[in-house]
Amino acid sequence: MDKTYQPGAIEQKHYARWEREGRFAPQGGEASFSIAIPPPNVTGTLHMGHAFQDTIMDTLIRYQRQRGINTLWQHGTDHAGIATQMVVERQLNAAGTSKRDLGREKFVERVWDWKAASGGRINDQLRRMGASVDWSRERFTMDEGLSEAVRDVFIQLYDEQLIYRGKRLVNWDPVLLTALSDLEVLSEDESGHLWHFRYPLEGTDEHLVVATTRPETMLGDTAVAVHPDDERYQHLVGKTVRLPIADRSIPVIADDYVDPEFGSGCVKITPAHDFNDYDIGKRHDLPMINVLTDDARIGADMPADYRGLDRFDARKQIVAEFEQLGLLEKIEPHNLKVPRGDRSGAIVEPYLTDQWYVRIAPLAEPAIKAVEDGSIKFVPENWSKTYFDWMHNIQDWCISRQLWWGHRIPAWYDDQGNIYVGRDEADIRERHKLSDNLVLRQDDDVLDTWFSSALWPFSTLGWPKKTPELQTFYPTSVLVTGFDIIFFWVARMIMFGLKFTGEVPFREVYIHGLIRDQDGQKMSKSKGNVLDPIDLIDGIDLESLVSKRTTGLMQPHLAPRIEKATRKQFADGIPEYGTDALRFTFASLATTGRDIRFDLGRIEGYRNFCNKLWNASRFVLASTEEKANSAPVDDSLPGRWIRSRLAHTVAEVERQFERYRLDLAAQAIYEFTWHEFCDWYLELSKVALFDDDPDQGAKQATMQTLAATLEALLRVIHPIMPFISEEIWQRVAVRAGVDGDSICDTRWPVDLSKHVDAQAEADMQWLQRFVLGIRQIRGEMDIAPGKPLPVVLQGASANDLTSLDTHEHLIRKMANLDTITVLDDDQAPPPSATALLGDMQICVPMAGLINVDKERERLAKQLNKSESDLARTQGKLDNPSFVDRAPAAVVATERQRADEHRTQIEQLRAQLQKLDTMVP
RNA sequence: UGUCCGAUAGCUCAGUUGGUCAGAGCGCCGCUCUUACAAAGCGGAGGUCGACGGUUCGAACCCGUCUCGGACUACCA
Repeated sequence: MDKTYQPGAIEQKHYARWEREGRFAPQGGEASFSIAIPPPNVTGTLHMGHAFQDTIMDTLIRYQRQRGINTLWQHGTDHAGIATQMVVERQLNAAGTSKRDLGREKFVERVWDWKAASGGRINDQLRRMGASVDWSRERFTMDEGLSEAVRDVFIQLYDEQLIYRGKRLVNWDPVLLTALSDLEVLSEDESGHLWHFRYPLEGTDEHLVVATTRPETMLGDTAVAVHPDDERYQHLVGKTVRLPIADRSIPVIADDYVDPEFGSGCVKITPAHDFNDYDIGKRHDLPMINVLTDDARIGADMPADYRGLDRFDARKQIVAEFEQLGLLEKIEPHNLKVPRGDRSGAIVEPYLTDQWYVRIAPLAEPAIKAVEDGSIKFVPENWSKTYFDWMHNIQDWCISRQLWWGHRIPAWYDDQGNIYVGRDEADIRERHKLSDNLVLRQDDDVLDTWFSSALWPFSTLGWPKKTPELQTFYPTSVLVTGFDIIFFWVARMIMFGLKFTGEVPFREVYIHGLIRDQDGQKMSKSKGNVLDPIDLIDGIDLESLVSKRTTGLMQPHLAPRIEKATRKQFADGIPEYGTDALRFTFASLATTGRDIRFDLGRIEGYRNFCNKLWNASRFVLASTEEKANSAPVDDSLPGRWIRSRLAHTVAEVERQFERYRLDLAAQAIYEFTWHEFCDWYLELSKVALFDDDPDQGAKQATMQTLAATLEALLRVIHPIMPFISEEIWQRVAVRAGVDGDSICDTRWPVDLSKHVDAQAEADMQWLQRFVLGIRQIRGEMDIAPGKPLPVVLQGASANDLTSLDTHEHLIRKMANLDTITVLDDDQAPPPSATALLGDMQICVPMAGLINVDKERERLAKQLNKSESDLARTQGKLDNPSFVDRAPAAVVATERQRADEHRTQIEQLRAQLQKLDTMVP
């Protein structure tokens, strides 16, 4: 083995072999465990969020697989309608052509080509992460099988009148020229203006003042509304105003939607361009006048001066015209929420169109109940509130998109506009007994990507066919995802899962936090703070990192600032940390439901942890024999102790995995590996291994314990760090007498409880305290670790003496001692620095080693601590109501604690006194 | 607008039936190249657990109020 850990040298070969050998396919017992991957965009690349999420899922999957559970991690990718279409469109535009030039069929072909060309990238990156997905079952949302599931679902919902087509106001993206669902619209605070317009009252010289943030929509006003109780305007209700420019008469109506306090208390009503106005229009049976074209220009039936103008140019011109007409009252600055398409960034326009909708309330009801009754549990639980909030106020879901890439809506129209829904044209003709010469035209629209995503947990398993996979792995065990798609995806899977399978799609929803940068900022290309997981694995030089972060920016002017920040933070680029270190970092940071600041210090620390494990393994390999020896059971204290600690650790890791506390599992592993196995056991083992006059039996037994402990530890580490554990396991397994081809399916260590050994732990604690006492003196007196120290013991009990007798060789080695002298009670120790172990004093004679003042200071500090500890404890005991009302066990513990402190104080005082008698 | 989350060591964070719970890692300060590991070893310093009340024998933990962050959601034209 190399002297230092080199992740690049070991990782990929193991993955290739695992995949070749089909180790990720389901296998194992009756019980099953399954996770459906949140399908990444087929043409996307792996970002930190994916890497984090994949680490969590892979850890859970590998753990269950090792436990002998029949395990499936269902992989696949999403066609990601808008996102993918946009990428290909951009390519076409760059090549001087366009989607319209190509036509629908050719364009869709181009997208498939792009998918074929780039769709493998995310998969390769998943492999780099060590993700043990079952590649043989990979699916794509536009596969034939999944598409069939989509059609079936659409048809059934339509037949049950849970899908309908209707003309309503939708969120319209005038750049992408498609409808969007509410969820795809992001509203941001932006500063704008409030324009106050005068609308002349017909038949008088008076006018009403209306305030608007969108002057251009006034062309579509069909009423002015006031509050019914607003005394200022009551007399005007029922009158009409003359709408300037448009030159139409519109009524003044009363509606209690109007807030009399805001603006002038009069609201212009534009039902075709505002959601609230739309509702008011419905209530008052107002006409709906569409002002805009689909690309947000003023429409053909608008006043001639405005036709074809962009909406913002029209706005300027309308304001100018009002001013000219003397009808502009005033302009105020005003902050408002501006709705933008989440993909295009364009300001979304409420727009009247024909779209397809899912009638959602009947589906939501059972989905709410499933979470209420615990059929589905959120982890952490409080996310269920977010879920309920949305579900209780859920709106019908607009599912049609005016795109070409996606599942085409399985609806056809005849010349009369009748709608026929079915699998295909033939199916429809048959179902509706249509004559062959009736011309049918399929709906041009495709379905919202999330429609197919909603079926993911069962469509990937073969639904609507009743496949064995569906039988075995549905419902899936847990969904691992981010809070950002609870509405987009989680809720819809629950609704559709219940509707079409009669069962929940998953039993638990583990919601993880967002990966942010070291300052808590969201990672984004435009901020230039994105970290690529692959760069953390392989490392990257500064120049490449800078160029990666500054090319392809939407706002190129940000490049210099990004470059500067990057050069400052990564002066030496990013070193190679390896997948295992990255995964361990993610696991360590995976506290539930909290965003994560990704700190490079952490990954470096865990890379060092890998190195520690690596070197410990080198030691074990160098110290043991190539084949497991048939040693007697290792009944030495270190052997019994490390087995006991391992048993505790395994139990703890299991417990934490079960409750998704990967951070605590990782911590338990780290603590055991570094601070128990390496710091103590390996050092203790050297006594038996390197003794000049070795007890061969003990030596063999120690070798066996070394190999066996490391081997078991590797199995516990494997779910989080699959590569390094496999690499070492391949070498160490045979020394531990364990068979198998790969650690992947070597069983999790089960039931080590028989190794729990309280006596060994107590004895070991005595030994550790002894050694720590010496080390503390050595450390604080700045005595070189290499210098052996003489030690004198006083006040040793019979137990102490027995322990000393048994473990002297261990203590001598761990504390680097020279002589150990036991004094009788009547013998006085020489002037010394002292450590206390129960009633025993461990004295290091001063003779040239110890500085009296320093020792006095050191003891005084300890005394101080003990005194304040005693004061606190005694304070409790002096409180009658504590003694009365606290449980007896608690009181007893406090009493004992007080006694211990008193003894300690007594001894420290005596020790200090002795120092005082000395000449400094 | 409503909901939710967070505030613990210089930094990033654990602390889930309230009874050594005041912790870990990194960073920092000493001493060491001791035969697996300087990506290391050994020792050390460092916090009135955001503020104020309350419940309790006992509160980082439970309740209330407040301050400061953050997220989601709705919205006044």
